[in-house]
Amino acid sequence: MLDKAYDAKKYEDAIYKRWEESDAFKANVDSDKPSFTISMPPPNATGTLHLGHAIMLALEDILIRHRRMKGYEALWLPGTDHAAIATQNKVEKILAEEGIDREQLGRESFLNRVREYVANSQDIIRNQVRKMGSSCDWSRERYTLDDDLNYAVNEVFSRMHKDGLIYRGHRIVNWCTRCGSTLADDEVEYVEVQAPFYYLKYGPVTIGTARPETKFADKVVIVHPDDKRYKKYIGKEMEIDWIDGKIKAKFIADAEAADMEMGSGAMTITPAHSFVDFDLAKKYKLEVLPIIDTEGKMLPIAGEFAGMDVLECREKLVKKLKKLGLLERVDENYSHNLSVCYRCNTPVEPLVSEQWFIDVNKKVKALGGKSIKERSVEVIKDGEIEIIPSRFDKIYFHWMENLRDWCISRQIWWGHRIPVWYKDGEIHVGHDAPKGQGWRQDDDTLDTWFSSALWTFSTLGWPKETPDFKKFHPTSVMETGYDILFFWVARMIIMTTYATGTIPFEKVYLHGLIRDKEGRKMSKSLGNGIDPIEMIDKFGADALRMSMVIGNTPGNDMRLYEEKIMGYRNFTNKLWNASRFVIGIFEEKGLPADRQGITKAPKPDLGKLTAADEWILGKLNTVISAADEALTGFRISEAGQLLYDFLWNDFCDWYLELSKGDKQNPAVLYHTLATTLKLLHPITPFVTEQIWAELPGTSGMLITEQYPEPIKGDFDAGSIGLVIELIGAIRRMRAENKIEPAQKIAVTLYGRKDLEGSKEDIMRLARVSELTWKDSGKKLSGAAADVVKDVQIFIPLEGLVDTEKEKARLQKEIEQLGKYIAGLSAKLANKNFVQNAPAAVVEAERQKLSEAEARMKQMKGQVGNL
RNA sequence: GGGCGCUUAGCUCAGUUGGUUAGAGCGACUGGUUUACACCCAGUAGGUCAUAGGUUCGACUCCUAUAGCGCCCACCA
Repeated sequence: MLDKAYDAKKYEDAIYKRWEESDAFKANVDSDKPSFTISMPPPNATGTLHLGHAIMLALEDILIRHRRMKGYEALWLPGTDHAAIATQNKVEKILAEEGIDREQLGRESFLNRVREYVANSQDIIRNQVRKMGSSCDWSRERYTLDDDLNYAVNEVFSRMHKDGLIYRGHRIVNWCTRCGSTLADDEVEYVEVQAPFYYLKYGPVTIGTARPETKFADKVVIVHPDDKRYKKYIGKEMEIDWIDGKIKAKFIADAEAADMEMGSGAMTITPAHSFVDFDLAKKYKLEVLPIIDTEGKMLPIAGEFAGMDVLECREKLVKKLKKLGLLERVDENYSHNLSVCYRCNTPVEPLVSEQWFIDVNKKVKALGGKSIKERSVEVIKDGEIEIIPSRFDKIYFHWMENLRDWCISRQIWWGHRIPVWYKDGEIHVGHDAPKGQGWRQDDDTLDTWFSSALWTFSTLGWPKETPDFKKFHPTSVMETGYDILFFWVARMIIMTTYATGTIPFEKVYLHGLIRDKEGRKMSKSLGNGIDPIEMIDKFGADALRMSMVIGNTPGNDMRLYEEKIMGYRNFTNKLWNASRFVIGIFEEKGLPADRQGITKAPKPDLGKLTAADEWILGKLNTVISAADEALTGFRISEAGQLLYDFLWNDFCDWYLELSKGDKQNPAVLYHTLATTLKLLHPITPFVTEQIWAELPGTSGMLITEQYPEPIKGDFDAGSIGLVIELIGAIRRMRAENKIEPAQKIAVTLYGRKDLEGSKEDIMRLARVSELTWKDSGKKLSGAAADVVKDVQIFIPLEGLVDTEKEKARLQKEIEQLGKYIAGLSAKLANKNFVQNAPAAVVEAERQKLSEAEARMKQMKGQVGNL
């Protein structure tokens, strides 16, 4: 006998172990089934699992389990990401607590510390991924720093270099002075800050700046060619007073760069520390003089300020400018966007440096004569890859079309070493150092997204034409958060189309972010984060999965809180108890004979069907198709909702209640329960698997069962449908007339005497002591009265029923019904409607009208009867 | 500055290509140990689907404005 309440904690770990040890998660590369592949977005090999991972695991596991049961060779490939900067920062922080920095430790010792940290973290994550019930293929687990993945990285780098897509250049880059490294454009975040804004006198013009300390070497003034104020200066060079005495400044007119409306309409440019100015300097072949170094300190060009931090210099320089009479005024609370590092929030310093870049505009043969950008846009435009929801197409196009060359070299230690060696001005690019003495490998590492961009294929053995690669690539779905659409999804498309000539995945499913009850982002500092592992401990993994998946639609954020998870814990318990009840019946009455036939045959022998049997089988057939279609169409929430409703409202509230009489049909109970378990298995794998094990007569594990298909046959849902409505009406009448639940009542029904077989059911479920059922009869006075379809209901309770109140209630309903009928009649009287609407719609409206009119007639009759 | 999303019952959210008398869970209220479940059962109340126009026979659903909230991108000399 099952326990009275389902205790997830008692079963989940053991079930997972059984699944894993049975190799149920393992994909067979030699199978001739069609493949269905998901590459798990690799969690960072730092820290622990959070809700972002949890929702990703829940959604992917549901898809994988569904397709696996549907007969696909399903591969869900797990792994972890070395997360270059994030991991290095984390370990640096730990070291800082010990009072050490990485330079003290040296590169190799530092890397060993990181490896140690990562190994520990990976263990934690692996366990937590298991806790969620993830049915991923652990035999194929990968890590971005595995040797073969590193090989793939070097291979792609070499090929791109050979194709001229990767080049080394002296260009302006985003520089984080704390990380001591470059950042990609999208790794820069912006925070709004209030800061003083300075207006400086620069010869005959006024220039505005928030960063006076970058202005030491400004020697060019840009104005608009049509600007009357400055026309006379254009093309001229003049001597002006500046920070360290007189300098020569040149005036250039540029219609695109200068805006007459903005500020004074004139600006100086700082080529070495501004992206816009760098491009201008290139355009006009101007000198690029660095002012600030890679530690955020002033260079000798700053004279007396050399060696100072940027902020210190700013403060002191402003004083000097004031003294020199060059400071016109200061806006103390100017609000502007400060660019900061997305990993450590340190202000980003744009500066010029020699780095490796990927050229996004160069057309190459490997992409059919197209550029990276063009091909990456094309695969979405042509529908080779579908993004769900599709509104992200536009966002993707905008990003891709405006993409600038991607800076891929990082000056941190943790990551893939750039596969380039130097010797006396010679350069070698490849997998290994060339033979001979004196070659030195590039000190830098690659942007972490470079290797994760290869994830769908590097994990399958590429560049070797492995059986895995051939069978499982391109992958089927990339399911991930929309917040990494650019970082990762876009870059996978870029790199995969180039390296493999194929797309990385057919669909991109973007889930939203999980927020707290107030809609705030969950964060450590707010302390509002929900720990998935704690929730699993409390409510079970199934409940957590459901709570994240139902009511959640792609691309939209959702709020999560304990009460919600508790609600789905209640659902798992409901399922458990329904099963407990059914199993109890089998224990009492014996199992149906042909259980294999019952759970597998397209047309099982279910014995003689009662009206209730027909009803539930019809509902079951409908929910099978609907849930399957919903999951196939990635409408996961809808599938969950459908099954929730079916189990609770149809199966438990009605079918099981109707089965409490003498009319139990063990075959139908067995079939319906077994089928429901299968349908729910992708969503709530643990509880269904446990019940499957407890259900007598099953063999093997539920995870390996096939997804159900509707059974053959037409089932009459109408008869019990009407009985259900009658029971509902009687219950309502009882409640409205405040009849004590314990008090049994007598009921008289007129009409549909053919349903008399359900008399016992009505009596039991509506608490009726005496039921008189006739085809017709005379009116009853002193009774409560109602009507359902063509059945009149009377509860003759002299004294207990307030006849006037009853009349008023019926009158109110008649009034509403009248309005409804009027609306329908008007609609059908409208020629345009009848002409233009589809015939089926018109017919449906006619049907509604005639039903409403029939009911109206009955209602009126009932009023008269009172 | 450009773009996107959201606005549906007190709260959290569904609502597939326009055709339901607009749904769910939680909460509220009334009442219940009816041989699986109080992590339960029965019943009730509660919404002019943000606002204003428009298209259509018909709009929660499509279009245009407006407002509030949120997000993304760009950028400010």
